[in-house]
Amino acid sequence: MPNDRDLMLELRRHYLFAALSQQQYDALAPHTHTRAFAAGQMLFAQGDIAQSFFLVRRGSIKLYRISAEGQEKIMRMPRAGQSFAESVMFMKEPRYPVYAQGLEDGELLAIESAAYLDMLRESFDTCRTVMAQMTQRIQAHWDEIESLTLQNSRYRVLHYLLKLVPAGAAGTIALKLPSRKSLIAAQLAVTPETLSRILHALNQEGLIELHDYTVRIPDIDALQGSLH
Amino acid sequence: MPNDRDLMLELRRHYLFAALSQQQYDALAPHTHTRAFAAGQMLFAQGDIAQSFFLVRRGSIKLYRISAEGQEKIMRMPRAGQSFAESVMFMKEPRYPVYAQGLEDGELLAIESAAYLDMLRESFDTCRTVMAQMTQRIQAHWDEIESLTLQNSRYRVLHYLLKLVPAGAAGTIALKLPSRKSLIAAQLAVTPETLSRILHALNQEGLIELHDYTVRIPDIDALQGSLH
DNA sequence: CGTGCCGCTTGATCCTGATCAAGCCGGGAA
DNA sequence: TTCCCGGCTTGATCAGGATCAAGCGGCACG
Repeated sequence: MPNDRDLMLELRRHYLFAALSQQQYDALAPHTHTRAFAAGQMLFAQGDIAQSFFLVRRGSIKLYRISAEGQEKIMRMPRAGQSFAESVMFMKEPRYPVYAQGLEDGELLAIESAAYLDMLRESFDTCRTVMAQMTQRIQAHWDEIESLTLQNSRYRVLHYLLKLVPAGAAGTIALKLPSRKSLIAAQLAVTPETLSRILHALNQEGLIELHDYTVRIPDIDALQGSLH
Repeated sequence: MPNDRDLMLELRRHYLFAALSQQQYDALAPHTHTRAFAAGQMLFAQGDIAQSFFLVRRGSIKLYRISAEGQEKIMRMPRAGQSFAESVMFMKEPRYPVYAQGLEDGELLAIESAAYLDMLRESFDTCRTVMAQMTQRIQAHWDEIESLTLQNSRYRVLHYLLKLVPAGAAGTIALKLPSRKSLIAAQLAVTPETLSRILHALNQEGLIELHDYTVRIPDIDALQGSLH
């Protein structure tokens, strides 16, 4: 079990806490709780009243929505070190806009929104980083909406693969898919069958080499080029 | 031409300026410029460096993206009293994420981002309203992504119509479509043909009565109910 | 008063990706 | 070892909506 010092070092690495003074940190501490979760466990449902936001310490979570017919769209899959639901904090009637479910066993830190909000008041720097982060989120949403409406599924898969390659990489690279293929499909808003077929096609075309969960990209530029 | 006093009253009605002190307002004034625009006029392109954000005073604007094949998706259509591009302000390398083009002749106010940003530093209240607004935007994006991926085009049209009816209205209501049908189609990510067919179908089913740009809804609850 | 243009509608056809169905394979339990 | 079971693949079919094409009516302009 990590002690307070470990926890603090973890928090310091996160944008929501990096700019806090020791005082502010101490004031916040009593309003945070670690909580273990299991794979498959529901953490909260869409529409639940939100009193906390969360930081994933171990494991991973899926945030998703469900249509009337029961199909689910994964919005994000935050993993260790990432936070979620922090933007809900500022709503008048704060309700979670998604379902949250454990993906692998793990542990998260729940921070009471009210406490954090009080603290924001004292630190403009923190305000600024929070706003910058929200902006980034908004930007990512524009991009996602564009790619969902303006592009076909092949494009979305290609785009997803290219986002997986580390910045600055060139030429050949091998990478591992970060989750089950059916989850990736749900994120890209396609069926598992379609994802499978597209990956197969890319394989045939020599753009990727696929073995289980490892994808080798012989020529990143070629893959990039095949986007249009 | 409106004078400074009129302009100030206009600004006061907007969330980005409502919480400002007179001092802050005065400091900001030299960094704002009114600018007329014509229907069809390009205001900025996606990728342009952003030094300002905008408040529409008269007329309307369309914010959109274009796919490789040239089809466009309208993201928003801000009109008088609404602002746009304000969230770009917080990005490290601030570039507009959309194209902006005049829809009807009008006039807008450009506010230099740097000046506003400096001013935010002094007012936590303003920070808070800005953050609340961003949150709302994020929330709207989740909703849009859901409706684009989890629902079919008929649902999206129904949903659009229902958003047009004023809150609290019940029973029968008549309303006017706020823009050309082809623009509405571009916003809903369908073709004009499809929109036309869906409206026709709703007409046949007695859920709406359509004459040119006026839509009469005999029973709002019935329309609501036909969502699922 | 034609003429052409534009926005909208309507019909016919096509294509992408979903759905349905079957089989494969690897891992865990009896 | 055998038997499931769940995740993935592969094939066949289906359907929602895009595309292509034609026609209509209003309106601006010569």
